[in-house]
Amino acid sequence: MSPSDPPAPDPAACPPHKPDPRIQQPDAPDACTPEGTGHADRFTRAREAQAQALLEDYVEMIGDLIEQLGEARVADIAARMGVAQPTATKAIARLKREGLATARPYRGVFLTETGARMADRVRVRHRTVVEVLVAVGVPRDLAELDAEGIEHHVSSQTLAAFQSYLDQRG
Amino acid sequence: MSPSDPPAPDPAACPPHKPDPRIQQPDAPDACTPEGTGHADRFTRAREAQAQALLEDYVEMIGDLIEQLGEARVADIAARMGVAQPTATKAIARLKREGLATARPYRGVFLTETGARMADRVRVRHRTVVEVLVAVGVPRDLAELDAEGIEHHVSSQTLAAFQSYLDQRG
DNA sequence: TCGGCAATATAGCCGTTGCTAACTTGATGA
DNA sequence: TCATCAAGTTAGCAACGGCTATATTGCCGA
Ligand SMILES: [Mn+2]
Ligand SMILES: [Mn+2]
Ligand SMILES: [Mn+2]
Ligand SMILES: [Mn+2]
Repeated sequence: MSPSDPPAPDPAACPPHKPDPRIQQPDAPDACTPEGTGHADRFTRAREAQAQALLEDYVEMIGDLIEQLGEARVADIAARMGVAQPTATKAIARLKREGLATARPYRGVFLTETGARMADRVRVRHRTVVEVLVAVGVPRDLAELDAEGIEHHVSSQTLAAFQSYLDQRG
Repeated sequence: MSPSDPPAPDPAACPPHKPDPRIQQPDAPDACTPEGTGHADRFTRAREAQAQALLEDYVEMIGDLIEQLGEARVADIAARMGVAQPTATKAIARLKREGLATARPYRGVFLTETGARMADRVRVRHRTVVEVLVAVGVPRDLAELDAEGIEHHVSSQTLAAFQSYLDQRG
C-alpha cells in the first residue's frame, strides 16, 4: 500500500488489462473487471444528492426566516449560512432559476409553492434525522451538527424506515 | 410564503433592520438577530466535511483496487467512481498534492502511509454507517447506497456512538 | 425633501469537479 | 522488432460556490 511496496498481483487470479476477446458475452458482469461490481451508481447517486444539498438548506432557511422574522433578507440568509452576502445573492439567483424562490431586488426573498413544499419536506427530514441520531445515542448537540450534512443523503425510503424506527420504539 | 403573500411581520416582536444603537452590548447574542441563533457554524462544518468527501472516496477505492487487483489503474478508478478518465486523473493529482497518493505516470496509483491510514479509517466508518442503518431497519441495499453520502458527515464522536450502539445491541 | 448610510447587486477573481477532444505513451502480439 | 492501439495525459470548456471590491439603491431621519 506504499509507493516503495509495489503490489504483487496474483497473476493467476485476475490478469489485469489483457482484453480477452474470448468467450466473454459483452453484457455479462465480469468479476475480474471493476465495472462488474457496479459501484459506480452509488457515487453518482451521492453526487446528485450533494448537488441538491445547497438548495435544500437555503430553502429551509428562507422558510425559517419568513416564519421567524416575517421576511427573508439577503443579509440574514448570508449570516445564517455563514457566507458572504454576494455568495447568498448568487445562491438565491440559482433558487430563482430552479423555480424555488422569487425576489424583489433590494427587497426580500420569497418561496414559490414548490419552494415552500421543499422547505417543509426538508425541515421534517432534518428533524427525523436528528431524532434517529439521538435515539442511537448521539448527544443532541452533536446530532444537530452532523445532521446538517447527513440529511441530504437520506433517501425517502430510508427516511420512512427512520420514522418507523422512531414510532415503534416510542 | 408566496410572493403574492407579503409577510405580516409582528412589528412588536422583532423590528427588522433598525440598527438600534441603544443598550446593546456588541457581543451579546441578540435573540432578534439571526446571528444570535449561531446556526452558521453548522453549515460551515457541513461544507468542510463535503470538501473531504471526494478525497475519502478515492482513497478508499484505491485501497480496494490494490487489495483486489494488486494495482490501481486510472481506468479502473474512473469506472468505479462513475466518472471519465480525465476526471479521475485530476482527482489523483489532488490526492498527490495532499500527500495521500503517489503515481508513476502511465502506471498505477499508490497510497502513501497517510493515504493508507485514511483508507482504513474511511472503510471502517463506511461499514459502521451501513450497519447502523441496517440496525434501525433500512434494507441493506439501500443502506449501502445512502451510506456512500452519509458517511462523510459522521463525526468521530458520532461514529463512536454508532459503535457503542451496535455493540450493546449485539 | 433629501443626504447619508446600510443593504443589496454587480463585476471579477479563484479553486473544484465534471466533461470532450486531441495528443502521447508504452505494452503486446504478429 | 516494431506497428498498433488501449491506457493515460493534457488542454480547454462549463457550472458551481466561495471570496473581495465596487457600484447601486432605497430607507430614514434631520
Ligand atoms: Mn443541511
Ligand atoms: Mn437542515
Ligand atoms: Mn462516500
Ligand atoms: Mn464509502
